[in-house]
Amino acid sequence: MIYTIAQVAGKFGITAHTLRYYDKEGLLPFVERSASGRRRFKEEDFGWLAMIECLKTTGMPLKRIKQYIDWCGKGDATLQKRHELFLERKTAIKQQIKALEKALEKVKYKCWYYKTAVAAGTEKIHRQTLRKAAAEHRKTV
Amino acid sequence: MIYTIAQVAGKFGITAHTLRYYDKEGLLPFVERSASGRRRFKEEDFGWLAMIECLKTTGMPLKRIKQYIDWCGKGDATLQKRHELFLERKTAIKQQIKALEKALEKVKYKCWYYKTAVAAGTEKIHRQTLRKAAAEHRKTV
DNA sequence: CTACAAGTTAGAGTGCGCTCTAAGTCAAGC
DNA sequence: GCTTGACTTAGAGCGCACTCTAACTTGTAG
Repeated sequence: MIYTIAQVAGKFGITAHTLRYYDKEGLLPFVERSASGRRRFKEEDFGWLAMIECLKTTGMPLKRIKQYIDWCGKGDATLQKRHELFLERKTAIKQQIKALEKALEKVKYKCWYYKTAVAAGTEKIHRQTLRKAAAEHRKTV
Repeated sequence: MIYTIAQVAGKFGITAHTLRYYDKEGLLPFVERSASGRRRFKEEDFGWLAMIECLKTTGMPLKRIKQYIDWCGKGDATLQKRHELFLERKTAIKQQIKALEKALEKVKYKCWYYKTAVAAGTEKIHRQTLRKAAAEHRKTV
């Protein structure tokens, strides 16, 4: 089965423009072309696209993703580098998750803070009255 | 205690340039000035800066962070909006964590994949030989 | 055969978040 | 009093990841 650029774009929730941009940047060397020059995406290409999507999620710049794809094309000589890349990414993702969890706690506190304020009709409720409750809440949340 | 822009920048791991940029964008209306126009950061400002840092971590654009800070300056009339903002952010963060956890699983698999390949000296090890082991591994990881 | 929808390219434009420069002012130590 | 280094501003520049345009070609339905 062969897919057009628009179909693939739809499948991955991006635009055809973006896919062409990725191709121009060297991220899609695996995509073949028809005689007239149109891109012919195959199912086996979806694995690559999913990997690009995955690495983008982790905040990796396109240049480094391209580098990884280039390494893949160079065979066993680059195995060590590719291994190191994923080890580094693993650490980075764990850090990102930790940072987000920390942010989530702060945001949860603010949710409670504003919920109570909205109920009271004023932010003043958090001046003296509920100092103890706030401290209490901070412990549990 | 009063802090210079350089001290605050150091404390938050950013540059003084960036702090001035945030000020120019309206993110630091709470920072007072000396008679000669120098910024005089106080300890109470650090809470605001920590909140900006927190929201930035969650990928919120500076314009929306500014909007929140503006709302804070408008008193109780904006309590509902601020509450909604943090509820929305809570959902967004949870989604981001989920996406990162999914990416982490893929990356972990690749770590294993390349570790084995490096040990074997070739990626071919993943062609036929270890198909079963790979399937097995995918279940546990 | 024609019309048109969808593909192609090169290259310009956009928005974001800095990042830096130039020219000038100010505060503290010698 | 003078030097030095840190501060101030306006504004230019940068890198990233798109995003769009113009001009053109191609494939398909009527």
